Amino acid sequence: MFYAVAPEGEKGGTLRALARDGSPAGEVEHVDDLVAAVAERERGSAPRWVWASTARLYPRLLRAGVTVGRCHDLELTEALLLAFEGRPGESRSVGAALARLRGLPPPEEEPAEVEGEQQLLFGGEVAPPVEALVEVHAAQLARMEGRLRLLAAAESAGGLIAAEMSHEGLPWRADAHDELLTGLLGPRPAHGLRPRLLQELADRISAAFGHPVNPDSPQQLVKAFAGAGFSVPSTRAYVLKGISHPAVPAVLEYKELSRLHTAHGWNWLDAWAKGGRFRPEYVVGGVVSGRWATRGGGALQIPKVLRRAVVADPGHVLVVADAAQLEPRVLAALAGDAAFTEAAAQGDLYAALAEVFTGTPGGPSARDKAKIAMLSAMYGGGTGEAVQLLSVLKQRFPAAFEYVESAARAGERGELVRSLLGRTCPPASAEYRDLITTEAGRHAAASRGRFTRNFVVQATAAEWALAFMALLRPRLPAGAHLVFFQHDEVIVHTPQAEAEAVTRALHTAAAEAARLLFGDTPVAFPMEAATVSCYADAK
DNA sequence: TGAAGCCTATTA
DNA sequence: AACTTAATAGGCTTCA
Repeated sequence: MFYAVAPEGEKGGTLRALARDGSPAGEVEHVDDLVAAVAERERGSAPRWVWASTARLYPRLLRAGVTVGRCHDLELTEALLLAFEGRPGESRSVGAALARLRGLPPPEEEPAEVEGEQQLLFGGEVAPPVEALVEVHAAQLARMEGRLRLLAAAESAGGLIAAEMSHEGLPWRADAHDELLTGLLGPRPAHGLRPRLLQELADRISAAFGHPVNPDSPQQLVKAFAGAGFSVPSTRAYVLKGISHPAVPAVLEYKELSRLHTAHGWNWLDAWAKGGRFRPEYVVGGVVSGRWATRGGGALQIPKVLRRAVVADPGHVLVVADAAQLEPRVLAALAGDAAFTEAAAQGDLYAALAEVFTGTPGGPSARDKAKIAMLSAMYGGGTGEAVQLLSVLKQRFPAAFEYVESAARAGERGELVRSLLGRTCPPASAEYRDLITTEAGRHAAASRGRFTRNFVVQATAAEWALAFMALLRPRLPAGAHLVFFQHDEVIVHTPQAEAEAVTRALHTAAAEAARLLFGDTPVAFPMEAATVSCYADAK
């Protein structure tokens, strides 16, 4: 059922079979080649592997060509449990968890990753022994009831998927990227210089002001506009669009191109798109809501214009799929609001909601208003027109409205809120309760209310996405791989002949994820899937 | 000179 | 009309 596995030394390690309740079901086995031992048992009984950290152990297995089906990631699970218990600041490491079990003081800070991955992976001193894994694992099982167990399983599956996606990489054509940059910015400049077209824009900006202005400095820009009689509170694009000074068009264009150059220019290309693949490092559960973060490469902020560089290998295609209007659908399923659930059973949720709103001629349509109202309800907005739209929402969909309202009020009172499966928001700070009696405190309370209001929806949506990917993974045909994930969107790189099978798997997994989380809810979770050679050609 | 924080842009 | 949720990241500015 379970196999605990701890690396030891350069290549070796220890294993121990565990029963369903986590108790030892065999002796400790020492092996000289841990990767080979894992591969052999995976081919045999395909156990659920219990290890300290997928992120540290699994890449080594993947490099050796070994994949596993299921695991229990002790660190990811410990983080979930600590958050659930209202103490997210404590260390998630196996050593710290063991110390807490035994009532001992926390161990010394773990050594930094000085020797790189290798040291952390199989360095016997760093990795906790298998006995520690077994003890912490059994205790974690005892701390979790049904929903948390499902969450831990989903999070652990996420860890496997994240490592596999980094290993596989997103197909990235450096030549297409370079061509795009050269077309927009001019040829690649020498180190430290502006590309030609950026420099020309900078010169035009200085000329328009009649004196040198560095467009990279908001301070200088604000001063320059003030000197020309335009007092602006900031240099944000939407602010500048509202004033009529001859420098504005060049400033806006400069901002756009400069962003591309500094964030995703040639330096990025050199650093991140080696060997025709972009390999971001995904951080599972890196966001408190359970969304993933990435380290380096800004993988979740890739500008849409660069999708042109994401091209399938010869004989392959990309199946690009996103869950349409995921968050409002999640709210519908969570709240069980009868009228709202009925709308969420439709393919276009906002269009279905539009029936209760009235469009403004020349202004937002009824569908636009439905969307604004929904987003305001989930984000805690409510300025201007949204106030009226929210009251319509409250009147027609009282249960859905009450669901997010009560999460907001709980947050304002300083309480914890949880997702469907039990992912838990961080507690309010120690000073929070005293603070909320003051004027600044009311601001803090409103802010925390907006956070918890959004948390319950965003965190449950992240759970749906995690379940979706975990269910999709074993259904993918041979040769097809998940290569990108961005909150509610996935890309599968697959041999062309398997594209239809991949698309079927996507739809099946979406339906299964909905059933796993919400039972037989009538809410639909449609996937919009496109089969393309280039990411830019999807929708 | 380096750290910390501000400003701004990008994504869902 | 204007900025409400969650993030990452680079350049600039301020400060020790």
